[in-house]
Amino acid sequence: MARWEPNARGRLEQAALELYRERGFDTTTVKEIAQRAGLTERTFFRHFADKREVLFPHGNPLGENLVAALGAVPETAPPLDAVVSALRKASGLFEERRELVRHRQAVISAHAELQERELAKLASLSASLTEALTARGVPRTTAVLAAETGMAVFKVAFTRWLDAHEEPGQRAQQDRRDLPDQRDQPDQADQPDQPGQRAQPDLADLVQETLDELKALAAQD
Amino acid sequence: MARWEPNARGRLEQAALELYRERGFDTTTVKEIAQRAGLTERTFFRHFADKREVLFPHGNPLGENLVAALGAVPETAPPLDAVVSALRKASGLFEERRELVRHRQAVISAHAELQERELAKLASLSASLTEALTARGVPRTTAVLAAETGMAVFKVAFTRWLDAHEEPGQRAQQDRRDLPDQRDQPDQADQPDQPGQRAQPDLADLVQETLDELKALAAQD
DNA sequence: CTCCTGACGGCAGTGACTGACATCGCCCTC
DNA sequence: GAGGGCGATGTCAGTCACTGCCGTCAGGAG
Repeated sequence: MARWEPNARGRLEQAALELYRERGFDTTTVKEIAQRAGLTERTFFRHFADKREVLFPHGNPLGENLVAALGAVPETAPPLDAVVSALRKASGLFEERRELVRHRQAVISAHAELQERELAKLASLSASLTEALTARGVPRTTAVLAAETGMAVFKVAFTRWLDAHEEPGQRAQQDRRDLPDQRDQPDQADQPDQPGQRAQPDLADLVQETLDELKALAAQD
Repeated sequence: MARWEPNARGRLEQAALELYRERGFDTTTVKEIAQRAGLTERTFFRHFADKREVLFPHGNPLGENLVAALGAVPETAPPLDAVVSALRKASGLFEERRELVRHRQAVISAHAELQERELAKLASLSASLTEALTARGVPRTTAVLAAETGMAVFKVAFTRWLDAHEEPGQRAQQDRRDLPDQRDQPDQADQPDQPGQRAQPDLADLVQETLDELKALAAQD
């Protein structure tokens, strides 16, 4: 018989997300998280650098996925398009665990300290993309701009995606000004879950739409 | 006679920057900062929310400056150009205190926790710009993209500016891949401080150059 | 069987940050 | 000009994030 239950890390992650949702990030202590996971505080800090890190995936899987996806894009593609293409491919990681992502994001957007960490993670992604682009021969400044711009596009698309998949009870007072007319794109296969309700788009589609808006913006003069 | 020396906040800021430079961010305690400023630890935390905040200007002066500068840009200007124009005007805030900015930035770029805070500040700037743009009638998504893209441009330009004004002793092993040919723009009034040394460009000029690169990038397909 | 390693517990310590209360020059009012 | 409120600071105690060090013990290698 094993001396300890397996998957200590996963138990800590789950306990943390639960507690952060139940009682808020700052009012739950690491000790409580560890106890719910059947472990000690000391062990928590062996698995995670700090109290925030437990909310973020380990080992930068998204970054690796992005770099891999970028490798599959033809070298002839313009940098920004290549980045967005990689972003679209990687968006499956979000679609798969939609509920988990939504819960996680709800906690993060409720606490400034967590938003800081999130921004750092996104910056790290941007850096990964920049490296991958320079490895393709893209000049450094161009690579930085393409990566940063791509991330900006993704942020906007991700926000829209979350909005579109909100809890039904919470979607009333939402600020809709950031969803301009996009009725001129009836090409996506809408499959409304419930009649009379707004379509729930793919993240990948939203990324593409947002990129198109950006291009129009940049060409505007 | 006053009961306390004036400008406690300023003394704390200076003491903190000095100590962070002398001994590093994580090895200096708040108590030490307060002592050097002739105050107590408790007073430090009355002026600053935490140990990092002491490095960042109070009250978002840059944000207000940007919003004001944006107000002076004609409403007819395209959003991204308006943002970049505001950025260029606000860049005087950096030129004025070049040394302070460089010292501050050197400390920040040496510690991940400080970089997180910096990213949060930049995100706040981006949000201010977004608000100002929507107040001008720009659709929200467009505003977000223009603001984020503008900030990306500024980040790149700022990095270049810092590189160009580095300490002479430190500029040897620098990575120069991010400085592609820009010799085709001899229109700025170069005033080399020392003959034989590389020209030291204005931040505003670098912002403009970087924007031009971005536009070329976005138009690339 | 023995040794070693890996994953955890226990414990003490440091330092960031907070809440409650005291102090005392300054300024306003009567 | 005496009294009182205000504002900036000091003092003290306390919580909690995070770390270093050492002990424990199952399982695998030899």
